[in-house]
Amino acid sequence: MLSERRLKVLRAIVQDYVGTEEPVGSKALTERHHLGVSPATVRNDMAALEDEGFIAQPHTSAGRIPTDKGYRLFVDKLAGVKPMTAPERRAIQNFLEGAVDLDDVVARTVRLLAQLTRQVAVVQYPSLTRSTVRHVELLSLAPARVMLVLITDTGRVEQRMVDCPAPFGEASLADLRARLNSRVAGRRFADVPGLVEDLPEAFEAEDRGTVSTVLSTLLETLVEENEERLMIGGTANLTRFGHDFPLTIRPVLEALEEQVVLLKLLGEAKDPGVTVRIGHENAHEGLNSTSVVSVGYGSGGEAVAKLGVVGPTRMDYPGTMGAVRAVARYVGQILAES
Amino acid sequence: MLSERRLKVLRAIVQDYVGTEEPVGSKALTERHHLGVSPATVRNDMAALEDEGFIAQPHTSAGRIPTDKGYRLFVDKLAGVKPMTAPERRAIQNFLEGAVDLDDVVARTVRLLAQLTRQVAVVQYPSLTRSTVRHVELLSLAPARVMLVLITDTGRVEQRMVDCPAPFGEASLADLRARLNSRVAGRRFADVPGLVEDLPEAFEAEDRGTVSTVLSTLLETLVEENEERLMIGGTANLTRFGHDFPLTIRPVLEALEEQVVLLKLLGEAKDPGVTVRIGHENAHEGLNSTSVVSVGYGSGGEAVAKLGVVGPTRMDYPGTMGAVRAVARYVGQILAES
DNA sequence: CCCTGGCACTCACCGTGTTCGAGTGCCAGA
DNA sequence: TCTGGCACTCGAACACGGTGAGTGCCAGGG
Repeated sequence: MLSERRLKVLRAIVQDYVGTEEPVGSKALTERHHLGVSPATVRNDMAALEDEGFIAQPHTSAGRIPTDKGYRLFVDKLAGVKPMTAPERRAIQNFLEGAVDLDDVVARTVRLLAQLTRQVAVVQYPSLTRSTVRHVELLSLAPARVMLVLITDTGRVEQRMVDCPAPFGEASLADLRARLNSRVAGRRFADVPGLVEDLPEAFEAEDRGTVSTVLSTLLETLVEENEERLMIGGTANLTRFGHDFPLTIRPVLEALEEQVVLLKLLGEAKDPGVTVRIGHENAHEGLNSTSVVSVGYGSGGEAVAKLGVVGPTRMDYPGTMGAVRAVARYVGQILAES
Repeated sequence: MLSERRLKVLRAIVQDYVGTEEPVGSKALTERHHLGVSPATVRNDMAALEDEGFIAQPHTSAGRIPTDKGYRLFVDKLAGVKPMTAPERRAIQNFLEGAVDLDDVVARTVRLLAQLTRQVAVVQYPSLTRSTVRHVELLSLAPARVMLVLITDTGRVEQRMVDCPAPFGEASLADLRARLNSRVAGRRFADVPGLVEDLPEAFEAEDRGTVSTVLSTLLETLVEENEERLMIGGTANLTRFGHDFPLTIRPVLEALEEQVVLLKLLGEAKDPGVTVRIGHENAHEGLNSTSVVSVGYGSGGEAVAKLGVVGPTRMDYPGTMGAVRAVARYVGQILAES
């Protein structure tokens, strides 16, 4: 196990490197942090830390920089989550409060996160599968064509066209609408399938086909995972990434355009608290030199979606984690109110 | 006026520079294009072109590169629009045909444009103000709370919460819904205000306040310009931009995040055909070294929105213009079908 | 046993100097 | 009006040496 002082040295290295973006040497360390020991001692500690794989030198006779493993230890053991200051909290609240609809909430959240952390922000729309149905609306657009509109408790609206196997009268449609809503309104998505399976039996034979079609479209909409949307922002912050640009930034931009990748990235975080994935811990290759800080948010006690930021492994973890956590909380509040 | 040959020289310079990304000299020109004259002659022509401001040298004793003015002349007089090949057309059609809803159409269009042109693609959602109302739905969520859902002929759905001044019964709501739809369904947004202004008079005094509130919310939704959304993609292509990265790319990324800027950018293109704005012709400062190629698209003969690409001024104009035009056509078809 | 100061070594970085060559402008002649 | 020739310019590429931050190792002291 590493001694107390060595951990201190590691912490100092991480902090300095995050600040200056340059490999940090033994002398500078002893000067900037009052460690109370000489550079030579620190050198020995650094050698030990390097043996353990927590730090590395970009080339011989240069300072050390933290490895992914070093950052991991740092966030796990050496650093807490830096809470937001009171003015920051107020700013967050003010910024989010003006939102008028769900799109706006998400858009504002993205902007806010990007500004606070000065990194790339990713916000997932409240997921369908965990929310509840507020209302289902059916509109007759043509004799054999129905538009299905699903409204969720998070304010999200999904619509689908349904081509019916047979013409469907207004009366039957109204009937179906009423029965459907009385059964599913306020219920959780997961419960809906069981609640509607016997619905076709209540209708005339000629309408049953259509009813089944509508229902299966509804269930499809509920389940459809690939409809999980998300919004990203703050990509301009990528320019603060590093020196060797095209090579570093390109794969990141590419990864950010793949919604699938991002959803998986956010989805992997199972923790109830803030989750941090550092460098190679990210499955996607293009994100090997980035860290992802994510957390779930939701209107009630339960998380309905995730949000987070993507930035260089060399990032201010405590600050970023604090910002992400705070934003998630306030977004949850806003969603609960609306 | 410039002689025939000088125009040829300009064209050759543009083509070479676009291809190689390097200043082009007189010798290389005569070799790669069979101009039939010697380098010295070309040099004289180049000097003349430079005097006129069509080309410039990055530094003395280097080759020439086209100026914005040079590109302008090139697209206006020297180059046509390169039509897509048959396989390309088929690919476009295939790619767009699988779309299931409006979001999907737009998302696919963005991807397609970005891939075809290898640049940043921007697609505006079909604009509300030019489309027609398909249906207005009113849902009672609480005694004094109504959700207004507006469905357009382009498949777009907008929803708004309305807090009523007084409780509003189901019967009145159904009445309002019926009257509203019989008046506005199928009508153009611009006509709606005139069609509904006397509606409150048909209701009991106690409901008039609520009806007015609902109507004004509807009108707000129709007019609301800032709700014009758009989707962008292909930002990874920015990495192919140039050498001096952070400085070039940063303002572009920032501009791309400002929806307002982009909407204005697309909106400026009034031409019925493909519009090209080159370098400093773009109002926004961050886009001074980019060109925007845009065009309107729509389901009928009329354009309901714009789409386009943003790339370096050094781009393949004929090819890009061809791709943009072709994609716009096919998207129009898809919208008309759905 | 751990810390310290000293010392030799390594190597990226920086400024300088030099060469190389693509490209130019100009001019006289066809 | 075009062409070949010629001197000139100036950035890119390379080599070179000095500088300094940083290292590893070692012997001595608390």
